[in-house]
Amino acid sequence: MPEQTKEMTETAEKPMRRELPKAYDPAAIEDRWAEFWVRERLFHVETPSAEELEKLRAQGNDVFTILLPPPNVTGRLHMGHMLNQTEMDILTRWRRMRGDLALWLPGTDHAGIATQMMVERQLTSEGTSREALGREKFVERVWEWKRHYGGAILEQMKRLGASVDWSREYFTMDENLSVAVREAFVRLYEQGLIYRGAYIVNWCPRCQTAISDLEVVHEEQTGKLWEIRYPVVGAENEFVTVATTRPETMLGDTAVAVNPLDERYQGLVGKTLRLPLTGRTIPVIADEWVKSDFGTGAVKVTPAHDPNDFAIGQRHKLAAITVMDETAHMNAEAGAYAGLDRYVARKKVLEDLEAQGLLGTVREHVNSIGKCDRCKTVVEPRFSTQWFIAVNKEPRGGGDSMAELARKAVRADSEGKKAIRFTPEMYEKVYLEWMNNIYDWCISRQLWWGHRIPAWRCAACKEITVAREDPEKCAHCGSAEIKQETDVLDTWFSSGLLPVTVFGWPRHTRDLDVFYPTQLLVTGFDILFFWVARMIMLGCWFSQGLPLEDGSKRPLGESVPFREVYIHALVRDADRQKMSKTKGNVIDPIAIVEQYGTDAVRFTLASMASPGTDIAFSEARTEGYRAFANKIWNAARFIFMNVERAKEAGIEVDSKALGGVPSPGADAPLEARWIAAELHQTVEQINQSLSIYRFDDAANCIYQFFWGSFCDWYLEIVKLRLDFSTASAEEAKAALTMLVAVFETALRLLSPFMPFLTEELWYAVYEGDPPSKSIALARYPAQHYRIDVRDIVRMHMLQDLIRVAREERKNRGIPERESVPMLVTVSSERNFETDPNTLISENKKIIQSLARISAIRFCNAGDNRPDGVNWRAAALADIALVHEKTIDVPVERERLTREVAKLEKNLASAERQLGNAAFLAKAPAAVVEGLRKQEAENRVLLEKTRKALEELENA
RNA sequence: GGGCGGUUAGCUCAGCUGGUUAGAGCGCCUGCCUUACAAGCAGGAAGUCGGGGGUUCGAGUCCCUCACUGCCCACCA
Repeated sequence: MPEQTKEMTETAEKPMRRELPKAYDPAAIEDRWAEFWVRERLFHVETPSAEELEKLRAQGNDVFTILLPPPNVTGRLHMGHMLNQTEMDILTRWRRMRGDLALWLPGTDHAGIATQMMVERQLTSEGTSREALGREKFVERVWEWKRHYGGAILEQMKRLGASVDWSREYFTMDENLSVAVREAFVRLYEQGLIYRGAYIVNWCPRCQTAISDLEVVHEEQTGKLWEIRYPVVGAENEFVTVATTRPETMLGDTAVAVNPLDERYQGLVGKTLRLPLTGRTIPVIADEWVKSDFGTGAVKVTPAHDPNDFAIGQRHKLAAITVMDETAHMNAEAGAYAGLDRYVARKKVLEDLEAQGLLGTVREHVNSIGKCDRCKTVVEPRFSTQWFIAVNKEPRGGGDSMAELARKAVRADSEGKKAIRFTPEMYEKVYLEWMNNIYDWCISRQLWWGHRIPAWRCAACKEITVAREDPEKCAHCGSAEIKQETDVLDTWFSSGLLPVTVFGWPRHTRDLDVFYPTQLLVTGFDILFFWVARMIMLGCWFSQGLPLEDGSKRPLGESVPFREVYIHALVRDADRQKMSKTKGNVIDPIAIVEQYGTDAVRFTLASMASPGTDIAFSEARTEGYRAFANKIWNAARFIFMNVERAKEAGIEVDSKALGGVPSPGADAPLEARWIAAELHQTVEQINQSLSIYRFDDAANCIYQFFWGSFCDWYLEIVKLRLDFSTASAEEAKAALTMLVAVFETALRLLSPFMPFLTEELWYAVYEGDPPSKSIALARYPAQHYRIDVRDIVRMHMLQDLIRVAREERKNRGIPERESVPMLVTVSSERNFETDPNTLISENKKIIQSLARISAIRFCNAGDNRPDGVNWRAAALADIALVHEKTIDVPVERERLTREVAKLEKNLASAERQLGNAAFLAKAPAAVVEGLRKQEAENRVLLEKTRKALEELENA
C-alpha cells in the first residue's frame, strides 16, 4: 500500500488533500468509500410519516422503491449481476440526488435446489449424506452453511458501492417471510386455488424432485425412432407396428392408439394385442390425438411415463403402470429389467425384441429432449402426487383468475393506460403470449431445504388439513394421527411474493402504504417467466385485499408489484459467446474491477447497455473508460493546482458559486458562456436519457461533454485567463470560479455512473469539508440556465477556424512547437450572428494559443494580401499561414482534389433537390431553407477550393 | 412447428416519430514527452447502411421479399 493511501485510510473521514498522485489509482480509494457509505448508513431510508410524505410530494418529488432481484445465497457475482446492479444503482442514485425518497432493497434467495445441492456435495466429501443426517439435522446444517458463506455476494455488492439500504436486508427464509409464505399458501388453498393431485410432472432423476415446466430446458437431439411389432391376440401372424423413441417405456404400455379415421387400422380397434416381453394384453383404442402420418400411425400408450399418453389414458380410463423409480431405474413392474438404468434397460429391451424378431425399421429421428435446468440430467416424466396452483381458475364467488389478473395488469385498459409498463416494449408481447398459454404451476418440490408445505395428512380419514398454525389433530375427523407433508415449496413461490412480503405483508403496514407498489424492476429476460410473471400474479392477487392509505379499495394500478419493468441485455464475452463455466469464458467482474476500477467497469456496462442488444463485454472498452477516469482525475489536478496558485496570489474561488448550476452573465467571456451552455444541454440530455433507461446515451453524452468539450477546449482556453502575467485578478477570479463550478457540477452529473471517483474529487473540491456527507446526497444538476444558441455557434466557428489552422500546419510541415503568423480574410459572403472580424479580434488570444499562431493580420478587402501564401477556407474566414517551408505539392493536390470532388458531389445533390418542384412544394420550409443555405456555402467553398487547386498547379 | 430480434467503418455499437453532407469508442496511419493527463495532445484514412424490389419530393429509417444470424416458446410418439 502506498504511503499516501495508508495515511488516507487512517484518517478516513477527511482524507482529501489536493496533492493528488499523477495517475488515478482506483484501488487507493474505492474500498475506503465503499466502507464509508455502509458505515455511515448513507442510503438508509426511514419510513416517512404522512406529513413528511406530503412535504416530499409538494416539492414535486416522490417515493422511488426498487427491489434487488435477490441473488441465490450460493451465488458469486457475475457480469450479469454487475450490469443489473450498475443500472439499478445509477437510477437509484440519480433519483435520490433529484430529491426523491429512494429506497433500494437488498436481499438473498434461499434457492432450494441449488443450496441443497451445495451442502449435499459438502456432506459427500465428508463421507456422509443428507439421508444419514436426517431432515432436521440437515436443515440445521444448511442454515449453518448459509450463515457462513451466504453473504458472499452481498459483500461483493457492498464493495461495488451499490447504494442499497442495508438495514432492510432480507432473506427469503427469514421468520417473517416464512409466516407470509405460509399465509399465502393457506389463503390460496382456502380459495380453492391450490390443489393436490396425481399427474405427470417433470421429474429430475438426479435431483429427485418434481420441477416446473420452466425448469426444463429443451435440446434438439438426433435420436432413433424404433418400430416395434405388437402381435395381435388370436391372429398369429398379424401385428400392429408402433413407432417409439423410448422403447424401454413399453414395459408400462396399457394400450395402443390409432386415429379413428385411419383406414389402415379400421378393423383393429377393439382388438387385443400381446405386449412383447411382458406377456400382458393391451387393447387397441382409437383417439383423435394420434396423427396418422407420423411413424406408423399407431402409438404405444404409456400413461405413467408420458404426458400425452397420460391424457389418452384419462380419456380411455386406462391403468397407469409406473415402471421406473425416482432415480429412473426400472422397478419391479419391469419384471426382468428391474434395477436397470433406463438407458441400459432400453438397450436390453431392444436386444430382446430383436432376438424375438419383433423389431422393425429403425430410423434417425430428430426430437427435442427435456433436461433439468440445474443439472442437465434428462428429465423423466413421472406420474406422482404434487401440489399445484390453478392459475386459470376463477376464485369462488367469481372474479378474475390469477392469470387473467396478471394479463390485465400489463394490457392497456380502455383508456389506453397500462398498470405495468415494459421497456423494451417488445417484452410485453412475450409476457402476454406466455400468460395466455400458461398451465397450472407445480409448486411442490421433494427437497428438504425450503418452505415446508403447511399441510397435514390424516392417517385415519386420509383427508388433508392445511393450517396457519401447526395443527394437533385432523380438521376433518379429529384424529391425532396426522403427518406433515414432506415437500417444500418451489423457491419462486416465495420470491414471487417478495414485493409484498418485504414490507410486512400479511400485516397491513405503513411500509406497504408508502413503498408499494415499487416503482421499477430491473432484470434480465431469463427470469421474465420464473420471477417477473409470478410476482405480477401473486402481487396483484394478494395486494388487492389491502385498502389504500385512505381506506378505499385498491385499484389494479395500485396492486401491481411494480409500475415499470426494465429488461436488460445479457452480458456475453467479447466474441458474443454466452459466458459459461464449461466454455471457460466467464469474466469475473471482481477481477476486472481490480484491474480497471469499479467506476470504469460500471461506465463500460452503462455505455454498452443499449436496449434490445446483448452486451459483448470488451476489455478494450473498459480500458478506454479507465482512461476517462484518469482524464477526470487529471483535470482535477489541473484545477486544484490553479486554485492553489491563485490562492498564493491572493485570489480565492467564490464558494457561493458552487453547488448549483453555473450560469455566467452576458459579460462573461465567450468560452465561459459556451461551456455553460454545453453543460446545460448535457444536463438536460442526461436527465432525459435516464428517464427512458438509455444508459448508453447518458454515458456517451457525459463522456463527450467532459472530454470533448470541457477538457479539450475549455481547459485549454481557460489557461489563458489564469495566466497572471497577462490576466487581471478579476478576470482570473471569475475564470477560476467558473472553472471550479463547472467541474463541480460535472462531478455531480457523473456521480451515479462513477460514484467512487466523483466522491473522492468532490471532497477534494471542498477541501475535505463538503456541504453534505456524500456527493450522493448532493443535488443532481437540473437545467435552468437560458442557453444562448449563438454562443454555441460562435464557439463552433472559432473551433472550426482553429482546426483548419492546425490542419494547415500539418500540411505545411510546420513543427509542433513553432508559432507562425496567420493572415485572415473574412468571408463577407456568409452571414453569422456576430461580425467575423469582431469574433476573431475578441478571441485572438484563444486562436493564437490553440493553433500556435504568433500574430493575426487581417487582409480584408484585398489590401495588403501577400502573394505566395496558401489560402484555406474556414467557415468564418479564409486563412493563410506564413511559413518559409513550402507545401508538399502532391499531398496538397490530392487533398484539394478530394475536397473538390466532395463539394461537387454535395452541390450536385443539393442542386438536384432544389431544382425539383415537387420537393420545393412538399418539403417543410425549414428543410428547404437549410438546403439553400448549405448550397450557397458549398458553392463559395467549392469556388475557393478550385481556385486554390488552380494556383497550386500554376505555382 | 410458431413467435421475436439482429445484419451500419477492421472490431464493438449509436442513429428518436423518414428531412440538409450517416456518428462514437477501440484499432489503424502521421507528427508531438505543448508545465493536468503518453491511460495524453494534434491531424488523418476508412462505410454503395446484408441482397433485391416498392412507397415517397426525399429511405439507414416505412412496406414486401430473399439470405445469413441469434433468441424465446411448443405435449408429435
